[in-house]
Amino acid sequence: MTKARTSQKVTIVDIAREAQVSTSTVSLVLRKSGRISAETVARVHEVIRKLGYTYNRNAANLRQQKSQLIGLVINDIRNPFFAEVTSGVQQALEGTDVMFFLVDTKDEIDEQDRVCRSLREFGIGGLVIFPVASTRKKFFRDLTADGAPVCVILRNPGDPQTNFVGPDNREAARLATRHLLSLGHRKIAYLGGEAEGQARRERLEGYHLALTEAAIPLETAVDFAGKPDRDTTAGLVARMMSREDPPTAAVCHNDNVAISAMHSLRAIGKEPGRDICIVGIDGIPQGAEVLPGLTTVQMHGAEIGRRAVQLILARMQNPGQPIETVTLHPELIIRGSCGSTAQP
Amino acid sequence: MTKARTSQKVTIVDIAREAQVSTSTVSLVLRKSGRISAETVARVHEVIRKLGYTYNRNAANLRQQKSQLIGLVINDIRNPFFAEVTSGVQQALEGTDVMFFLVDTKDEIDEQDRVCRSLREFGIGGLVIFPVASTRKKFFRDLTADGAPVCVILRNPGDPQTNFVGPDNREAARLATRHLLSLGHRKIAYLGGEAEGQARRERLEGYHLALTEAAIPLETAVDFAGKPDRDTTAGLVARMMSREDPPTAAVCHNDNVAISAMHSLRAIGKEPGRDICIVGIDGIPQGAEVLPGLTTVQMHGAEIGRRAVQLILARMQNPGQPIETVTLHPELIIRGSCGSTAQP
DNA sequence: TTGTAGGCGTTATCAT
DNA sequence: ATGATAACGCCTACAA
Repeated sequence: MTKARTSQKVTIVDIAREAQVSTSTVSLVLRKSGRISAETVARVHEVIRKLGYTYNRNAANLRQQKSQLIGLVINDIRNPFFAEVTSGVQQALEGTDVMFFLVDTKDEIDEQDRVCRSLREFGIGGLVIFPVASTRKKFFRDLTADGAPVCVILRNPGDPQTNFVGPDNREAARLATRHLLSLGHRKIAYLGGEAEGQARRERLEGYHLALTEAAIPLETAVDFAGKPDRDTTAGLVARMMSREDPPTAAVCHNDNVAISAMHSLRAIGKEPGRDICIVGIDGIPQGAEVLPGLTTVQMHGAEIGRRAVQLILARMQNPGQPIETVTLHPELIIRGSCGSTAQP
Repeated sequence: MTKARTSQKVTIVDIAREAQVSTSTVSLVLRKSGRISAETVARVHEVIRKLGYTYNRNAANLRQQKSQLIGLVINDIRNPFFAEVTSGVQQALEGTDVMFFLVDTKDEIDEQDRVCRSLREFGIGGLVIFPVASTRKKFFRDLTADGAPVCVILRNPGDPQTNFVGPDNREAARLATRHLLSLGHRKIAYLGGEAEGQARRERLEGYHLALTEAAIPLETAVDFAGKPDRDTTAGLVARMMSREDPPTAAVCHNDNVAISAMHSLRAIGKEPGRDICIVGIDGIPQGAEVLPGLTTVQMHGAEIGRRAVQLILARMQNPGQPIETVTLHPELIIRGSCGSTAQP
């Protein structure tokens, strides 16, 4: 041993020396090129094991000008719906050696700028993003600019240049409303959602559509907007129930709102599923845990994450793919909050 | 412009040329060394903006032999308690330029091996890990081997060589049990938790301790083990309530079990908070959303994530720090599931 | 205060 | 089927 190696990390150079081959050979073996003789491959692997070598992706990424990394930009991981999406991302990445960064925008546009810049510095090879509401189209173009595939989820920028995966919001609310109509309800409210939100606009549309289809005049429709937190929702519920002719059922903007609403209703002596019927939208697991179980529309959060990643991975291998818009169709899940016979 | 630059990425070399300085100057500016004249700094920044430069952390990491990356290894992000932990990690990382990888072990030791190896290839500078139950001590030593600080959370390996942040499980169950005792209960069960789990052992200990302190013979104590899913819990509840002298209250292994238990109790005609009292452990937000509200013991999930990261960051700057064990003290949160006057 | 030059570990190109 | 060698973009002595 002529060189005094001071307990450094072992690199392919070390492997090459010990295995009596060149670094290129080692590299070829590592990347399973297939054009190295079986016995050399075996010997190299032997040495790798003996020396405890760890592949250095930083070096590889630098050299190859690309990386096995993607970014997942969301709002808040504590929101169970995003936990579902994140879980779907995980699943789609399983078996690949691609890892992902999870970053949180807190729905602030400056944060979104910051984290996206940060992700670019790390040289991500792909990005899945739930954009802040006020995001401008230019932003998506800039993201796409450096070549890495981008997939927007849930909030459709409506830009033919960007990939998108999301649920059909209109259809979801329509399904929910129809379900209530089929149960005989005629005074149905729409509860919750940020006043200016795109999702709310789309869902409201579906709600109106269902009413119209049932020949119910839109004059009788009524909706209440508000942040999806518990206190705000309690206020909306109070307003809703103190109308002179209160609704007998409500489509809630999402499951969290629905759960809070059920809570608030009980607090004022109305039993959800009996005195008033509630339908949520999202399909988070917690909907199955409350009592009565929440009838809701499954938006397939995990599937959205999976599809987005599949789309990204496909483009990482073949950048030539055409732009896609994937719309996932929602599904009604009947539990007890509409007083149906379904249990619980 | 003598060199034809073929729409390549812009590097510090480009910046240096354009700003009429050397690359080291640019580097110094980027790293805010402070020893570059204000006007040079301004000029460099100007050019950076003009050329649209993006810092390449891969290159920097490779050169510096370290990275601004940490790994967060957990079980399942859909578990709201881990969502809390993850959120705490996010928060602690805010303002630094450190990013994190989120990986999922599914509580399988092979997966844990795989993901940790993968993280090493990416050259993470720190690791926060919720280890799979069957993890051996050697595993932690190996993790620490390549120099990056490691912080184990929630499951204490009891190894003086590894940093640990976690709650006091024994104290948590003791608090829960004491609360029920103070309400006059004498027949209290312990419900749920994987039979061989460490957390269960510790919590059971606290439960027993509280009973003993109240001079209640341990012969009357009774516990039911089982996976924390809804069906299993329903079975446990059924067994519990069909005893000849059923308990009047139960300490649940965690909040999910508690929520499922409340569900199951109602299904057999027992009203939680009236016919039987329930206390959970964890303090996930969902406990506040059920009805009656879940009395529980707050384990400070987010704080655990924050502390773990703080510990990691401190060591990334100063590797010499001594090993720490941080124990977070649990806190009783009284809601309605024990029928107390607290609302709801 | 700023410049020069070598190297971090890997891969790609071109030989052999 | 292998080997030699020059990058990839940045940082850090060391020099000036």
